[in-house]
Amino acid sequence: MSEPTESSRPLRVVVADDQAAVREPLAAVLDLTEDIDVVAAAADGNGVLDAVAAGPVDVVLMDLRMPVLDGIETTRRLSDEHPEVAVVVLTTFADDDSILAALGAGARGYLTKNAGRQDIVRAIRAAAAGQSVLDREVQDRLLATVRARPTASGQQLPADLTPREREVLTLIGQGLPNRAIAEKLFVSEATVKTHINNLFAKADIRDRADAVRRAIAAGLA
Amino acid sequence: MSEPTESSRPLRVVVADDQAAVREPLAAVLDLTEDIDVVAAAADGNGVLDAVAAGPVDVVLMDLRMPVLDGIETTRRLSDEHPEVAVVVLTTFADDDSILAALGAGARGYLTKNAGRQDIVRAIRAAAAGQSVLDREVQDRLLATVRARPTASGQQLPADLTPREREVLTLIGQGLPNRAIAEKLFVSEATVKTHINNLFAKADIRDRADAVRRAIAAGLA
DNA sequence: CCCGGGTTCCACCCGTGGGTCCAGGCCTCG
DNA sequence: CGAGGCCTGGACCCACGGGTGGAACCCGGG
Repeated sequence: MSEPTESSRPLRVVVADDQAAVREPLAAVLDLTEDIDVVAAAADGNGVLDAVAAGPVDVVLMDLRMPVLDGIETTRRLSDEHPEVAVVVLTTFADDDSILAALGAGARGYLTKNAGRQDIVRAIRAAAAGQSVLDREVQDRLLATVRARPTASGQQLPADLTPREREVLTLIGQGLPNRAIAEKLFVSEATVKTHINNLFAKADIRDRADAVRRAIAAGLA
Repeated sequence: MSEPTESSRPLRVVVADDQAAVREPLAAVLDLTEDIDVVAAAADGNGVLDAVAAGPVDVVLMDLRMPVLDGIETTRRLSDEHPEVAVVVLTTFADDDSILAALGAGARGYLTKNAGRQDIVRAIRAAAAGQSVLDREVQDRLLATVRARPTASGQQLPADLTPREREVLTLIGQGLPNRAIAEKLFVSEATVKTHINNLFAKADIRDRADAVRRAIAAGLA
C-alpha cells in the first residue's frame, strides 16, 4: 500500500498459460502497456518457477489448468519461496473449489477469462501494490461460502412433525436406506415408509435427496 | 468487465466521510485525477443517497462510521435501489465483522485508511468496471474466516473427479433428479447416469442420499 | 366411552435409481 | 499413429424408493 507506484519502473510480469493461442497474444498485448514489461511466458508451472528464479519478477499472471505443475501448486510454492512475487489467477473456471484453493494458496487476484485487457492490467497493478482484485462473480462466490454457515441454524421445518418422523428424517439425513433405518428403530421397513410418506407430505419434501438437504439445513444431521 | 473503460468519460464519484478533515482533502485530491470527477461529498448516508438520486454516480467511496445513516446500511440500500452504483469502503477498521457486513451489504471494495492515493484510485476504477479490490490484510481476514469452517469439514473429495463429474455432483447436491440434470446439462439421461456411476466409484459414494451429503460437505451445493 | 392421533404393519404398483456392458467421437500425449 | 482419458450414448436388469389403500394397536381427552 505504498504511495510511489504508478510512475516508477515498469512492472515485471510473467504470463503462464498452457494454451499458446491464449498465452502469446496475451503476453504481446500486455507488453504494449506503458508500465508493464512481460519478461517471460510459461506453458506450465515449472516454466514459471524457472522465470522467477532467473530474474526479479513482480507479478505472475497464472492459469490454473496447466500440465505437469498446475497453477494452484505453483502459487503455493511461489508464496512459500518468493512471497515478494504476487500471483494473479486468470482462468475460465470460477467454481468454489478453484477460488478457495487459489486464494488459499496465496493468490492476490482472481480473474475469469471474460475480463478485458484493462481489467487484467488493473489487477496486475493492484497486485504489485499489495492489493487484491477479484472479478465480481468471484467475490460473490467467496462471500456466499462465508455466509453459508450462520443460516444453518434455522429451523425451517414445520412444527407438526411427530417425534418419530423427526427421528426418521434425521436418519435419512445421515444417508441411511430404509432397511437400515428400520433396524435402527427396531421396526419394519413398512413402518419407516409410512413415516416417510407422512413427513414428506407435511414438510413438502419431494424425494430422499431433498430430505437429506432439509435435514442438514435444519441441523438434524 | 467491459473493454472500453480507462479512456472514456470521467468516473463520477461521491466521497462520504463524517470527518470534514478527511473528506475535503480526499475529495480534492481525487478530483485532481484525470479520469475522476468528484460530484459530491457527503457527511452521512443520507447525503450519499441524495447525491445518487440527484445525478448519475459511478462509484461511492464510503466511510463506515457515519452518523444518522451508517456506511453498511447505506451500502445495502444502494445495492438494492441502485445496483449500478459501486461502493468502495474506505475505513480505519478492518475487523471481521465490518468486512463481512460491508461486503455482504454489496460493497465492491474494501480499503483501510493507510491506502495511498494510487490505491484508492485503482480501487475506484476497478469497482466501476465491476471488479472488486481488497486490501491485502482484508483479503487475508476474509480468507481466514472462510477457511475456518469449510476446509476443516469439506474438501474430502478425491481430486481425480473430472469437471463434468463435479458438475453432476453439484446438481445432485441440489436435489435434482437425473432427468432434470440431463436437461440442465443438455445431455441424455444415460450420460448423466454414466457420470454418476463413475463419480460414485471414484468418491466412494454409496447412493444418491450419500452424494447429497458429500456435495454439501464439500461446499459444492 | 369413543374419537383421534401416533405408531405399527401389510400388500400392491411402478417409476427412478444404481449397476453393468458396450461403443463411438474427441482430444492430448507419448 | 496409437494409447488412453473424457464425454457422450444405448441397452438391459433389478432393487429400492415413493405412493396408495388399507388395518390393527395403544393412548389421552372431550
